[in-house]
Amino acid sequence: MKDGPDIARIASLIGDPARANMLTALMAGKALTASELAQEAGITLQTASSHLRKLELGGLLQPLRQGRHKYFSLANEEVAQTLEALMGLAANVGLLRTRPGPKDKALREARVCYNHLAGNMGTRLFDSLVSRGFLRLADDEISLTSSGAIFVQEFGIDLGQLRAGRSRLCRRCLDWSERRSHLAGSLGRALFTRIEELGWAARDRESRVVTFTPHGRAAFNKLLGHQEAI
Amino acid sequence: MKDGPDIARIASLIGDPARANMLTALMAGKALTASELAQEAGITLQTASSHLRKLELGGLLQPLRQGRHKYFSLANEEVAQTLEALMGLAANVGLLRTRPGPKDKALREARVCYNHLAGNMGTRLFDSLVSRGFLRLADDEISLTSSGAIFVQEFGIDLGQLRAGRSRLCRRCLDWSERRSHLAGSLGRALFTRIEELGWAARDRESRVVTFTPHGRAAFNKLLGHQEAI
DNA sequence: GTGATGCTTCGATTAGCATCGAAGCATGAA
DNA sequence: TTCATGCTTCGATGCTAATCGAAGCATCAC
Repeated sequence: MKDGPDIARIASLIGDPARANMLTALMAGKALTASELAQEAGITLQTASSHLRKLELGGLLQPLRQGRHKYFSLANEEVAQTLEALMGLAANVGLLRTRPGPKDKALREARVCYNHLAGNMGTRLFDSLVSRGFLRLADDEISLTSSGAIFVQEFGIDLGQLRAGRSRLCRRCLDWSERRSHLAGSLGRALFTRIEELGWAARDRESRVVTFTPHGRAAFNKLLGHQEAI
Repeated sequence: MKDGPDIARIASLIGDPARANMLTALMAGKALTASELAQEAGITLQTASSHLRKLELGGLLQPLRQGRHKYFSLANEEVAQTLEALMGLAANVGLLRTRPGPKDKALREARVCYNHLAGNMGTRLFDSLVSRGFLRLADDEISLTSSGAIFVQEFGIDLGQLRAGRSRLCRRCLDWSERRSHLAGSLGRALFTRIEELGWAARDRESRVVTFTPHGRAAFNKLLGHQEAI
């Protein structure tokens, strides 16, 4: 009864609506200031400050002071993955906060998840990389094969720089809407950044929705090696 | 801000200490009655009843009436996996409920996780099955290869019966102490049941700890194809 | 039937915590 | 320096929810 980690503490941290809203907002991957998070959660700055303090002490957020601003982001990918798992459960029970509307459909199609691509487009990307032998799966470790390295560099990604960073290159992240994996890790982030650079897709300003241009969608499909019928 | 699933509702369900204790107790995989869960959580039966109602409505528990008893178990494996993810986060931040003692060490070595084997022994089993080509990993789908099927049946498992059941044969489950996958799904449960049948290991009565006999440990290692030095 | 056991419902109490106004304290701009 | 902006701390308020006693309602044993 009293062995094992104390899940109640962190679950109750996530369990407050205001804090949950902040965390959800941070799932987009951008660091946000205390004021922005307060607005996101619909509370005053004082209240937000108190919440942020708790989240920080609980190890869920990583703060960064810059002048008189204080930026917050999720502490690490494990936090993001746990939040996705909770979203999966919530979606399962039908606890969607809004009626499934156009926004919801767009979210399921493509969204940003801690700076990498999620939703249908995300899992399709992952599947394609695996089936073409660019990613190898062994236990939880995902690794980039040599042919995968070539593919990625031809797509315009500086692999050396990624490998020099201290965060893991490849990770899997369970997608709550698709219920399968998509690619996370620094490579996942780099791929999505490159897709943005190429102008194939753009993030919505106020949500996690990612919108592909018609051309971008076609190019993306071609990249995956699919015959395309728009 | 208000798109996506409502994680606050379920997180707050898990976030109450009494409910978290009940859920943790149910991670052992056995169905428990309301009274047993009340005792597990250290609260009266009335209070427990109210909590259990909420967990049931929230889709986290699956009730089963039997006469004047009401048995509860976790609703599905997704719930168990989310709880493991939360345990991982909690352990990360150092939120262990007790000082790491002998019990904790035993938990990390081998424990039961929703009726399958977890901890160091669990991940070693998984690794061995994968590296010997008995399990194939493709995206999130894990499948048993034909050589794997032979291996499993030689171990004394009725594969036909498992396949007839409606729950998935193979699943991965992220281990909070090892931070890697072990095998879940009906096959994972069957393997552990068989290990119990053979007398290789036994569950602790009051915790999730699994204790291997010296002979059982040796046999287990031999099963994994390891040279054994006790 | 009677009594015992297991669970649920009701009602009252209590404690914890989210909330915000007001004041304090930095940082940056003029 | 003076003022504005962004965040934190303090204190008071109010609401929510956990808790348990007591009563109610099934089920089982006899």
